[in-house]
Amino acid sequence: MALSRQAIVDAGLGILDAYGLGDLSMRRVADVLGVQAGALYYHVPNKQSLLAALSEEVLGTVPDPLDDTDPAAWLTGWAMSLRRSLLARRDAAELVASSLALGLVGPDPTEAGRALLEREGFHEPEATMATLLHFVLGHVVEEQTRAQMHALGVVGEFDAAASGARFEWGVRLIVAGAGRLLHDEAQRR
Amino acid sequence: MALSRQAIVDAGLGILDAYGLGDLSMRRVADVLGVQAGALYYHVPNKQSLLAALSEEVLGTVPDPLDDTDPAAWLTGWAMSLRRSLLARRDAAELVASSLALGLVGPDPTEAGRALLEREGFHEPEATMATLLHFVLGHVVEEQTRAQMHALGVVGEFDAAASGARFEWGVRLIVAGAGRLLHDEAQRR
DNA sequence: ACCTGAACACCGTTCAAGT
DNA sequence: ACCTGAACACCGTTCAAGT
Repeated sequence: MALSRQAIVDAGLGILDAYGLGDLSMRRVADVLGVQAGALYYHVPNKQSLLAALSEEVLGTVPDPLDDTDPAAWLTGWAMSLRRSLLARRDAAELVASSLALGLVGPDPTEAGRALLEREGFHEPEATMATLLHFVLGHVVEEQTRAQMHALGVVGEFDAAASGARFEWGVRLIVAGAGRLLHDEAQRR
Repeated sequence: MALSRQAIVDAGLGILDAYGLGDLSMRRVADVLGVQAGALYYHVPNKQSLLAALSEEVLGTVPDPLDDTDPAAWLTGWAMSLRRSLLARRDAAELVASSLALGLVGPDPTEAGRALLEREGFHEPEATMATLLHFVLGHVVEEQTRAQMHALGVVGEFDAAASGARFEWGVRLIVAGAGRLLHDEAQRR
């Protein structure tokens, strides 16, 4: 089988699931594909761009919420879907967070939400979505790190249900804040 | 001068400021101190714990807000102070974010805020502070990454003032949300 | 107790040379 | 065009041996 960008991405996803982000090296990807490490650079410019491609693969699985009428419900659903997609893949939150910070991910995951908030007359749709995104990523990074340490027996305490409850609280806080700032402004007119 | 834990931490801070987190290696720290890399392991168990110590150094510079009466003002002031301390040191947000996620930082930076919210009768003080902390860290990680890329001429656009405005919006959002959830509950009684 | 020297098992990336 | 082989310049960590 000939080497290709997609084959490299698939091998990367396999290593990510099986061994985690810390063990995802270019040499290991090459080994899986039965090829020398240098060969990868014919199809991918560097490791960062491979990681960005893996991030896009993860973000591609986030469905748009069905509810198109209530912005609060839409935002809540989006945050939950994003979390679910991140939790589905080992170390996905850390992977996506760093790729996004470097600005290497093509599609903007907050695009649909921003468009919705704009349509509905909310203020600062970009800053609002950025706030929600930072919270989701930060929360799930911590969640996946702690869960993994617990699995390795390093640290005892990890309550998945409590973690989920704290996630929902954070989303409620941000969504309520967006609604309140909208409401304050409406009163002023 | 004899090697010591503090000397190692200080050398680490120096490298961080001068070259960034990516160039902060145990070997480089050893070089600065005129010592072999292996010698460090007599004073520090591993690199992660050194990074945690550096994080504590950064977090130690965050002052508690003066305003003890208005919780909203306190939270806002705390978030601003934390951001300022992170921006003062190269790559500090990324450093602190990863150390905190690994649970290696001794003192909990959200402690004072949690105690305040508890005293004032807010709900879920822990989840509320975690939300604010995740936002601040996520925002400043992105801010420092983008500013550095801009300094290197990699990417053109970085507007520090706009970034600060978006930060303040995020803080307002979360603080307003905390107030709203408190208010809703008060009405129910 | 504290440090050196040297090793072990890795990295990302480049590049002449082959096909 | 695509890949190998080999190198370059690094990593974190361990550990016998010296003082």
